[in-house]
Amino acid sequence: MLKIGKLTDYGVLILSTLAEQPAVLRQTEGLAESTGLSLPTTRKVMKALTDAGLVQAQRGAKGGYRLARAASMISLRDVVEAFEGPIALTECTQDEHGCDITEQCSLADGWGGINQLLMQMLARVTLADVKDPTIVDRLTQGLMMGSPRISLVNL
Amino acid sequence: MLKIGKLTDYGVLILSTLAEQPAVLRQTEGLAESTGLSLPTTRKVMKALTDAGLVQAQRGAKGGYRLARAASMISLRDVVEAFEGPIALTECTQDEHGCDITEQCSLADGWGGINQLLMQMLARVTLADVKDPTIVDRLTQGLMMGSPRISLVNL
DNA sequence: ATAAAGCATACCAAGTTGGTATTCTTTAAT
DNA sequence: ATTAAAGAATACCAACTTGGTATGCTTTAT
Ligand code: SF4
Ligand code: SF4
Repeated sequence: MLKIGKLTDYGVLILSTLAEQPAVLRQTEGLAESTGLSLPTTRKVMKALTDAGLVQAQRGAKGGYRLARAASMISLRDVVEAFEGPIALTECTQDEHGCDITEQCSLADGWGGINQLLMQMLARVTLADVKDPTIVDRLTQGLMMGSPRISLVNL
Repeated sequence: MLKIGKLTDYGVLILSTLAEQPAVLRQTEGLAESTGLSLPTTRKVMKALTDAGLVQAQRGAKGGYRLARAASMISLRDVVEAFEGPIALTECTQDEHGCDITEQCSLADGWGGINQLLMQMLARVTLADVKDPTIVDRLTQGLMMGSPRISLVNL
């Protein structure tokens, strides 16, 4: 179904909740309540976000989580990669691994291109935009701006 | 890892093989050889392609498969949907289903937008392009052309 | 010292995926 | 009509992934 994992989805939701008050520490329990997620699941999500360096954890009493950097500096690509690893639509996209039939296949470049575009799309949407109803338009605009060649290389 | 299924990948490969000689009937065995896939797997792929109406099957002796329409009229989106169903990055993207916490979540529109862009990308790459090394550029160009509003609605 | 928090680990049930095998049906060629 | 070459249909299975839960440990403000 070409879908992202639920945990990834939850991650974005929680992050966007944190983005509402970037300064304050939010506890797991409160986040679970705000989002409607169960507590254990929320824990799991928070751990992944912490490991990926997207949130800062403050341990001990009066602890909690807060965004590790500005909402506009956290993209959907960051979140997706935090939960699902590198974005690679096909096996061959990732570090020259290649699949069993790479020799007979001439599509690696094609998929690679799609993959880069997809990453570019995700990289352009940040926590600051994700609720904005005009992102679709802005994204389309965004993709037409900037030199594709260069940004593709730098992804 | 946000990847497409292997069967989907194989489907594209086989279709692109068929696209080389659109007129001739190719048998399963020959296709398996050309692509390096095992025979049973090839069968499975062919069945899915047939069900989706992307190839025409001719049964009986001297039978085989051929593209059901011009290569330029078969997009990656068609293939992906044939194997994995509707493209829906999140649960809520699909026919108002919504997930358990849809009420607390304000991201449905955002994901919906990304999803539409993704579909648009896949829809623009056809079997005729997929081996073309310049597709990335052409795709970027393509996305900037045409009125996004209208094409998004019609997807 | 204590309680409030996060951290780490381990586990499990369910679903999905890739892959294989077997048997049936259609049809061109003879 | 017979035969053989094809595809169609079905069923099955092992491995992996995913979402979700439970339990116990560590840190730290008070
Ligand atoms: S080499 Fe071809 S078949 Fe293998 S993963 Fe890449 S695109 Fe798919
Ligand atoms: S409603 Fe929110 S949490 Fe639920 S599937 Fe959609 S985006 Fe994800």
